[in-house]
Amino acid sequence: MLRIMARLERSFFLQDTLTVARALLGQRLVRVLENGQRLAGIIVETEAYIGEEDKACHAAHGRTARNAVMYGPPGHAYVYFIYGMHYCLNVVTEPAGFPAAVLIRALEPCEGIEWMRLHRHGRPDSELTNGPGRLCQALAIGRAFNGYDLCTGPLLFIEPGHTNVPVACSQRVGISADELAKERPWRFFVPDNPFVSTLKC
DNA sequence: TATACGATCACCT
DNA sequence: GGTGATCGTATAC
Repeated sequence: MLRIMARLERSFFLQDTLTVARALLGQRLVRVLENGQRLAGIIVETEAYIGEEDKACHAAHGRTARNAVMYGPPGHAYVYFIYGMHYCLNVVTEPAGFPAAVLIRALEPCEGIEWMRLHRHGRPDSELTNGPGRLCQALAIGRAFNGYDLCTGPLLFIEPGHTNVPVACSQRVGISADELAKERPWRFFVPDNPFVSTLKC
């Protein structure tokens, strides 16, 4: 008998972005390959990007074709291409019209690890998914998933996982332009988890 | 049309 | 710890 797995629904992503960024820690990100193979990992690191006032947010200069998904309804994937070679996966939050999203920065691999090794070309297991570009490569997430609905789509979604995981926060990684944006403690991670992208706090 | 740069990674010393 | 790769996007001309 076919078992329908539970997944996080739209009301979860509709919440305040900082709440979602914290609550995503411990949840299970699932990618189903076109051949039916499940790849999954526990989310251990996130960052919040909130509105046009946040100078580090892609919406800081208003709506464009690139960031339009962030202005749409919650629960959709915002996938962008960066540095000429990497993709990054975000989850859109808050009501449609307000641009905000949570960047998924690191996972602890738990299903389909052999496929992740293939996608990551034999990198050590400790480096399969500890970074936003790396996890997209490990899970074969590219621009085709920009705008994908995580609440209804069969290929990418988030299942309820652990609750009450320990949470630490710090400044966001890779922010250079704006001092105020740089200072905001909007990065969340599971302390002491070996799959967090960087030890920097 | 031209140019500068980025929510990164891998590889070097 | 330092740096080159590599290209879509935004912005300026």
